[in-house]
Amino acid sequence: MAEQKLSIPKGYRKTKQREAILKVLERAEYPINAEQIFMELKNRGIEISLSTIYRNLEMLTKEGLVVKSYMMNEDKARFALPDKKNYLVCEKCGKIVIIDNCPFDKFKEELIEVHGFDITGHSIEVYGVCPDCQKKG
Amino acid sequence: MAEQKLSIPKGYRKTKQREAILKVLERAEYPINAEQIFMELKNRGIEISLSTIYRNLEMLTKEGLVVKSYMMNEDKARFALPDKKNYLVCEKCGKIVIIDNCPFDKFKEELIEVHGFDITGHSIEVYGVCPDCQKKG
DNA sequence: TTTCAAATGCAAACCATTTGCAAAAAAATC
DNA sequence: GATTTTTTTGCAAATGGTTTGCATTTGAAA
Repeated sequence: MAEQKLSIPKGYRKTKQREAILKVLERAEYPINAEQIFMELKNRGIEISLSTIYRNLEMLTKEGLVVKSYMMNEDKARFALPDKKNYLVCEKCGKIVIIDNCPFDKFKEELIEVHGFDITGHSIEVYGVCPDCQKKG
Repeated sequence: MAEQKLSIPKGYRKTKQREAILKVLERAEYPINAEQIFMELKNRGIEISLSTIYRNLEMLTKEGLVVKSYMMNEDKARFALPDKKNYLVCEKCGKIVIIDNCPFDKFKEELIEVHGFDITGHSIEVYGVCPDCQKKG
């Protein structure tokens, strides 16, 4: 998984908080929530407030740079770069693995044909048990 | 889409509220939220409280009879029978269309092979523009 | 019919997220 | 580079969907 490079969209100012949030999202290996971004930045000694994080996440989502999603049995929103929006979740340990080369396109055509929708995006979440947890039990 | 018949799981009592909730979920054509269930029952003259609805939805979800999901740009959870968990959403008018015969199985094998997960479930959300909205421009 | 655990309703509590507003920081203008 | 203008931030308070405590009601077993 190559680390995708993000930049602040046109029309928005460059602030250290904004840049720090983008960096965390770039480095994240899977969708993370606002609190996690907050803690990550705190650990790096970067001062920021939760409301700033929320406001920026909203902006980035609206601009299409970031995708918001919810996971089973979780009440908080997670955010990730678009290339990390399809993933597998282990029901036992919670491990998250991104689906690269999402095979969605293979049946996209079929969906268009059957329902007539002009498809602009999708999100796939798959649950199961990861190899490690299979061994353990 | 055949209307799937639900019954109260073993070990739980039969109450009029519980049965009413199940009936609403059976008849729903796509995932609905707690408030919608509440209004639907109120319209039918059935007395029930929101907390009872939430408690039952939690139970049904835990028992696997119902699937919880979140939609883009919405802050409320939706619930539906498992056969209605994969759907298309129109970005313009909000129309929701269930994906029958989900083509997921076609690439399930591929996912198992690549990631080694023992897959137990999945959820697919597709965004786009429905035929009606395409005509309108 | 009695008994007892489960289910309900209500109001209060929770908690992730949003919002109002004044202060701080960017970018634009002079 | 100083000044002006507009955006962004932080804080605290508000919001709103969801959860919870508790007294009461109800279902079903005895």
